[in-house]
Amino acid sequence: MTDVDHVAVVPSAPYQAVETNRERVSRRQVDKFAERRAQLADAALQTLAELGYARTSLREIAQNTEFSHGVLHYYFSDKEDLITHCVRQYEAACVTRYDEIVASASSAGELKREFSAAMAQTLRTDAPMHRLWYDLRNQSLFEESFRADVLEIDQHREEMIWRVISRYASFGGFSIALSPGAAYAILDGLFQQALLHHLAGDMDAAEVLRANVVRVLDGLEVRDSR
Amino acid sequence: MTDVDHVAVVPSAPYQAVETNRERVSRRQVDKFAERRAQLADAALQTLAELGYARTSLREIAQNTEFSHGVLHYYFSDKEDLITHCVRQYEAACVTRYDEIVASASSAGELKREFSAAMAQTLRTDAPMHRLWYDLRNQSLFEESFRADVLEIDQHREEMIWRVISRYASFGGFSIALSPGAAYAILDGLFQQALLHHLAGDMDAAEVLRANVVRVLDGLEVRDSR
DNA sequence: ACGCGGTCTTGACAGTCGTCAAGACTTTCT
DNA sequence: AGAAAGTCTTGACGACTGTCAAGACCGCGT
Repeated sequence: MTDVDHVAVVPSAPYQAVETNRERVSRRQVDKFAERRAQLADAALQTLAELGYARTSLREIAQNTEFSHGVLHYYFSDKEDLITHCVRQYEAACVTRYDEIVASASSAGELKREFSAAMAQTLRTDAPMHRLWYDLRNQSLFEESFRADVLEIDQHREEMIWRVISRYASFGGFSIALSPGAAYAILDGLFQQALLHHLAGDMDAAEVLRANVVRVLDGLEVRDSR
Repeated sequence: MTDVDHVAVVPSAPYQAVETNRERVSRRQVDKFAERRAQLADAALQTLAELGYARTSLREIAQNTEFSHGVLHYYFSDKEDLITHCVRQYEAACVTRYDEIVASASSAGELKREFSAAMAQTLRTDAPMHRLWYDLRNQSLFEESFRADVLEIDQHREEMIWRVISRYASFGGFSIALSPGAAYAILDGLFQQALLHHLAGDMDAAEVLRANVVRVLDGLEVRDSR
């Protein structure tokens, strides 16, 4: 799969996949190729997180690297190809964020405390990257190109949240009245609002977020006593 | 105030506010001016809702009118000025959307039913305009220019939601455990998720949204029985 | 009927964008 | 060492953007 991408991107090296002699060599080259791709995609991610989708140009991205702007078309066929790659790279760093908390917590109260604190901490330290995520998700409301990737990442985020919530419920010995989708949408709404206020200079936004998450989790807990 | 704007925008007509003789005349002209401004801003809103902020140009907006692209700089000093005016115009149509339901409902159950149904209906009929709202709100995460207006509109939306929620609580005879901000963020998160799925072709998105809103309102109701 | 001021069109400007071809440089293989 | 393949730079292209000046058009008041 990586071979196919490589060949498709570099028409000056149209070697066939049937080559068995220099297999080791091309493998190494593919690794180098993929490595630089990731490096450039990372620089693109930083630029996008700083300027937003609407204002990020390929030249601007290249200025955040040690290379010139032309190199981007050597490693990516297209601007859309680059951004798609960025989105996928973002997912990897994002979608297992709270899993260690789930693994290490030993009670409902501890999970609630640590999860809400972790969300607040994420807001404080990763606000630019998350505003980019919301920006790209919004782009997918207008153009179809990113939509499949966005939906897939959103699904993974939902599952991540559900791992937290269902673990929390099993600790507390109750079931959840909300669907995984609804639980994710609620927490995501809280985070997005906190992000807006945080970036607008509200210093209390993270703490308010933490308190709201705790209150929502408390609300889930009560639901089962009907 | 409108006079000041008019003069600021049209340097070829720098008449003073001290004019008392043709007061009636200039008043009429100001009305015409404001009327056309609103008409152009409306066309801009339609274009923005269709293409999104990143892809909307002044020439594209003008093509949705009977005029040429130059007229936009006659009525608006600047692209930012135009979009700011669009945002304000959007607010007027949006921020009192559910107030008549609040006024006409006569029980908690009726309010819950009608409000959730109205949100689902909004999703079905006004999806493009709402994706624009989310787009512009996201832009304000990157550039400061719209931020004040966005925060103001968000505040008004929060108050609108709170009018629904507090009315619902007073009908049911209980208090609400969530702050107005949290309640708004939760419902907004649900709507945004539904919007994404709706625009991605999920025909059930509106119905799922309705059910989720009902479930959230039910959750609020239970909270007070602790 | 004439002139004037508000309204609108036209065409151009400087800048930026994504894209790509041509070639220079670097690394690797024989 | 020489050749070949991979990597990167440079500079240009056409298209598109926001902006604005010059002037045409039109309706109104006198």
